[in-house]
Amino acid sequence: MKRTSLAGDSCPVARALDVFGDWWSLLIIRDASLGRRRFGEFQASLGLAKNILTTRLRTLVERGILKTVPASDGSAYQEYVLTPKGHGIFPILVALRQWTEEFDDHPDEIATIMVDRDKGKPVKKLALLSQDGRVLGAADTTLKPRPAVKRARRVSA
Amino acid sequence: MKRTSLAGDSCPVARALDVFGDWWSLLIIRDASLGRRRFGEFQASLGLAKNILTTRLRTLVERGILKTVPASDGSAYQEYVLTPKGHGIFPILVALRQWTEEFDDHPDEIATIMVDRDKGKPVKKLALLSQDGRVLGAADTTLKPRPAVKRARRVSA
DNA sequence: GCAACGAAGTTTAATAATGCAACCAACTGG
DNA sequence: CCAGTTGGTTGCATTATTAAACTTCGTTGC
Repeated sequence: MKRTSLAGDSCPVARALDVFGDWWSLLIIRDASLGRRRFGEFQASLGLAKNILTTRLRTLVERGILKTVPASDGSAYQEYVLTPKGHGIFPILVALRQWTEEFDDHPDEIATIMVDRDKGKPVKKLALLSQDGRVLGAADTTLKPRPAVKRARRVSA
Repeated sequence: MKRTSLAGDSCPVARALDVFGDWWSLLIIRDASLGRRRFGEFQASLGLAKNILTTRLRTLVERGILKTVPASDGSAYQEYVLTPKGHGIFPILVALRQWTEEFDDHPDEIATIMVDRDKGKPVKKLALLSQDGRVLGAADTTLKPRPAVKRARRVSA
């Protein structure tokens, strides 16, 4: 099948999908952000074949989304927890959730809502803001070529 | 192989992935949101096999993400444009983009930045806010069971 | 300390999804 | 009406996914 890799693509959306855009990775990340840590927990929750889970966990670790930590309950097994890079995926999960909440044809089948821990009230919708605070829709944005990186003034001496 | 469908899942993240979570759909949606409309444009931009593009466009239309419109340049061909449901995916694309901008190991390979059309300045990061305006991180949120829907008071007479 | 059990993987074989390339039909331009 | 383009289909090879059996430990129970 030779799934064409997007790793070298210059589009940041494609680059993100190349890292965790396959069928299971985002669900594993979702589970991890819900606090699941053990191989068996993921397997029971997702119902995917164990070999697939093995390879997914491995590549997510390789790519710095997850890391393995020695134990936690004292047993000699390992657990999988999100790295900062992995925690950074949280807004993507929120965006996916909110899209479903707004557009799903059967919203009654959605089991949970996201609330803020303090007040217990539903969170607001993600908003894209300009630097002066206006709310932006897709039509209010454009893409510009990325400006050249500031080069370090002098590498040595 | 029977790729396990997530359509009946109660998790809104899984439900979204079931709609456009495959390898190409989000990239097609990205292209559509950049203004590409023609079969040939998508094919040239994405470099995917034409049969795959055919099936993807068809399912995206079936699912209400895209719709076909008769022409635009007068020719008798059809074009594919986003529905409101499709435009609603925009925040997800932004979230993916911003994740790459923040965490990619080779940010120098990113070609474009998103700016607001008016001022030409980079947009701010998507923020998740509570109803009283606090910025929430993943740890500041919880999931609650969805409250029962308000039932229509009386269906007939 | 030894047997049974379970958790975490690996291996294997069958099957479904994907990719590639060639083919086809309709439309366009002259 | 003929050549080229657009949009799409069909077949075949390749790869991913799955389920189930098997391995390899660690963890009890005794």
